[in-house]
Amino acid sequence: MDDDAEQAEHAAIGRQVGRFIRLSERLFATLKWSDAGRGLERPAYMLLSRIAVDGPFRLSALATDVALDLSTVSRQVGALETAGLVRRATDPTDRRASLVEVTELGHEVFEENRARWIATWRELLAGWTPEERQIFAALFTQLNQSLAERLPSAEKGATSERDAR
Amino acid sequence: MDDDAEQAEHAAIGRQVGRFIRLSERLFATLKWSDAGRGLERPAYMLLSRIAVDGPFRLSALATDVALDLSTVSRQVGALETAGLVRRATDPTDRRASLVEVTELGHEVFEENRARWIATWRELLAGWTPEERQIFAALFTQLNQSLAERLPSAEKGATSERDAR
DNA sequence: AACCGATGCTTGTATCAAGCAAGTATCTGG
DNA sequence: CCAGATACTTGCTTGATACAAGCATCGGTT
Repeated sequence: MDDDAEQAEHAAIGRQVGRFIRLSERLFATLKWSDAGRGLERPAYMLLSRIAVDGPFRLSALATDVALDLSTVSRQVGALETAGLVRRATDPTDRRASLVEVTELGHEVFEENRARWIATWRELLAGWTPEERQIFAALFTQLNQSLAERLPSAEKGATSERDAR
Repeated sequence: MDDDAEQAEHAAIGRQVGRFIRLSERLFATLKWSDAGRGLERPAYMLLSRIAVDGPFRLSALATDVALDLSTVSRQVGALETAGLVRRATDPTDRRASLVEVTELGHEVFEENRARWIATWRELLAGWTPEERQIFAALFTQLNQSLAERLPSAEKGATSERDAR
């Protein structure tokens, strides 16, 4: 019997998720992350923020982290580099690899955009109670984790290929 | 003081959102909605489900509803029509407009994919308590509402243009 | 009834993200 | 030192989307 209610909940969540993805895309697009001409598009900003927050990254590590194809990351990082927001240094321990790190400018731009992003959320969640925000964040985090685990090839070193098509 | 905690919450939510979008895209891509060859891509499925659930739609109404450009909807619906999943009938009250409705086949395919989608969520939320699911769904719904309201041009008839760039 | 601006949709065009596949350089274990 | 693996790059294709221009139709005005 519970199954019915459960089904309904899953359906509801699934529905909201679909809607949410679309709306967020729109949101991202409208913000455009552009400010003083140093605009960033969504994927670029996401990569930049990963790099800015969690130190130098290898491209492959980045790709795994954000669940993007390495080629895509390569190009995006290339764009960031061209824009002067990140710098690539050859990994001393492995000359095939590069370590990507943010530049001074990159940090600046990141902070700018981060501030705008946070402000947007402040606006969106204006009516929420702190508890709601906390719970939501926690559940969301949990969900992302499940999601990441479920994604084929999301985890690299660990239990690598298994049901990977 | 609270501002700091609040800031952190918004930041956390913002971060999770970014990650979530990416992961969901991946998830959608891997599911591919394909089954017996009647595969649907994400946008197509989303439109189909809107049409299937909330009866016949005008293209423009659909576009507003899902926050997509009319041209995009036009093409997507065209694809759905070609696939035999929806049917377009000229609106008797206005011959410029079409009403899009699902066909028999469309309903079938929708149900199939819906089942798979729900199953996926059942999997993802396996460890959640019913309360968590409910709360999450509720908050998510609320968030989507704010999001929709905030989006420029999301609401048509109402308070149309205002701060629209 | 003819006209004109608004509305609903379609189609052309451009952009961009993303994946896959093939290629190059480097590394590592035998 | 070679062979296979690994890190990344580049070429190519696909798909989603927006914007702009165009066409048909509608509704109100004269």
